[in-house]
Amino acid sequence: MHGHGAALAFVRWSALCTIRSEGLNSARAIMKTVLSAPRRAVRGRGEGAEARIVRSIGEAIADRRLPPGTKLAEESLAEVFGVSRERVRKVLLLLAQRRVVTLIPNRGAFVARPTAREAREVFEARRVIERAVVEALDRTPRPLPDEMSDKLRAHLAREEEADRSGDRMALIRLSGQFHLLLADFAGNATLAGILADLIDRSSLAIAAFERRSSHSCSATEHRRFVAALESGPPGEAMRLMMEHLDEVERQLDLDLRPDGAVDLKSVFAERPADRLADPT
Amino acid sequence: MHGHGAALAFVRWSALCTIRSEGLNSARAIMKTVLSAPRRAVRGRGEGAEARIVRSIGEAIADRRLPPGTKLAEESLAEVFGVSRERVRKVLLLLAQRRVVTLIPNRGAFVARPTAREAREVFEARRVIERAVVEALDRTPRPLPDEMSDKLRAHLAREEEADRSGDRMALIRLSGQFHLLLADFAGNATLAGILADLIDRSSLAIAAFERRSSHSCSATEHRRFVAALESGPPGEAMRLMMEHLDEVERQLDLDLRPDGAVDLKSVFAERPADRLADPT
DNA sequence: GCGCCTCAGATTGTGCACAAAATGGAGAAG
DNA sequence: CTTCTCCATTTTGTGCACAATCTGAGGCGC
Repeated sequence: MHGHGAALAFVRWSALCTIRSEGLNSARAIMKTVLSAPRRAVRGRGEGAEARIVRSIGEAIADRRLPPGTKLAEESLAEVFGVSRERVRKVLLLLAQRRVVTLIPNRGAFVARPTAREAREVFEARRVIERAVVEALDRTPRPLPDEMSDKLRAHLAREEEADRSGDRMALIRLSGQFHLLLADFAGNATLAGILADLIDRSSLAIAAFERRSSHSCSATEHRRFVAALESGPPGEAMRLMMEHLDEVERQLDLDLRPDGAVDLKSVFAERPADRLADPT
Repeated sequence: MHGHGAALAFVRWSALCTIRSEGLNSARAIMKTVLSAPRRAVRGRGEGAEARIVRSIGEAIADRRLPPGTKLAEESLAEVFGVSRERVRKVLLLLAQRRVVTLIPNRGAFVARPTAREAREVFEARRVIERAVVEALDRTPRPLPDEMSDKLRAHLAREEEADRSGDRMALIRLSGQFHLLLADFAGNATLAGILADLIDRSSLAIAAFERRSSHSCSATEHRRFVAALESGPPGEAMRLMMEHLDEVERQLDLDLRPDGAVDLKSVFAERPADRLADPT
């Protein structure tokens, strides 16, 4: 969640922190702004503080350090990040807007607990967008540009390193970053931004519905995909990507309710057999 | 913008205003909540005030009553809507997150002024998502369910009524609502929510880049699409939808800068000929 | 014992006041 | 006449205090 590389994460923040130098209409003001650039060295304050906190909380949620349903108390967060409570409040509002956090009036903020339906919808939406991404990538002439190829290889290397060293959190983060990297290559920042949100929500869905057992290796599937993209037959990369997304979704147990949200009524619903066995 | 029908607009708000009755764990509290339901009769206050203001401003932007670049002063808005400045502040933050409004630190909020690139990206993203929507619709067995068919016809009637009576603002709003209605039928609320945002941003792009002349009738194209969906050959509906989106985008002049953002340097850049003519 | 009510403590929500910064105009220098 | 500087005003940003609400425990009546 966030933290899919600083450059990529920035995409989402440009909406909030748009600073147009064209907006400052006097040379004096520009000078002032430029000169005061290195101000705000104090951690926990300044312009970028909110972005930092959003990223921080986002990563914690994606890494499962903050599982779905966790209460996010304003005072605690304010203390942890060394900022005022209002700032935390603003951050929580932003995270809620992105459906990573659920705000309940007068009760506070909680790490979102997606429903099974929502989880399915998020994966469906990802398939829709990533299909377009791969189509765009497939249209670029082979061999792929060096920059693209290099970045992909470098990324795969990092994924495999994380896999070997058993760093599960890093692997999760890198896995999301891989898909975002592809979207970035496709050249549509708007679509990439939308996908970034969906990837965050996928992480949440996985956290909520992951099966205790199985976990196939994303790194392997990613490597196969890159190989197909670079020199596979037409359509092969697309097939692999769609299979990959299906595979990730298939590893979820979407019939099980997320933790703690079991519906007591349905669990203890009287079945016909119960009625017959009733001693009255 | 918003106001694509109350039911549809609600989709986006559920993120912020999620109230789970399951969260209230005592019968007493539930009673209290239920009994105090009709409280807050005062306009401009209460739980839904922010949703109302967001919708209101959103509609104004989509209807072009607030053209791109318009300053949205906090105090003025607070006065207009009869709420405190902080509430307006929160609303502006939400609109900024959706890229309908641009926040410039220490300068305030402005109706967003999309770049040509962003406009192109938004339309591309719409094509990606709406392609998936139409694919889903195309998979439903013909004839279409009565409910769907009825709603589509009713909507077309309203569009044509607006067209006949020359109510341009209503036509714009209905046009966006049509696409949202289709997304709704496709059954993926997540995708529909994303599309809702993209439609809002399309309105903004149109406001910024619309050519003075031409304006083909969306109502006609929508009617043709519905006809193809109901009883056209396979793929015909998809073709019409893609053409429709292309047509809307083609009516924009994406080579022209949006109002007031002309780059003086490039306008008055000295060309080689100027240098030769220089009297020095 | 069970359920309900009440009340203290903790947490969230909101208005207000003040600080920080930009705007626009008047005035002086070139 | 233009351009730079300074200052008053307006507008935005932020912390703080208090109000509203929820939580959980204890006491009371049934």
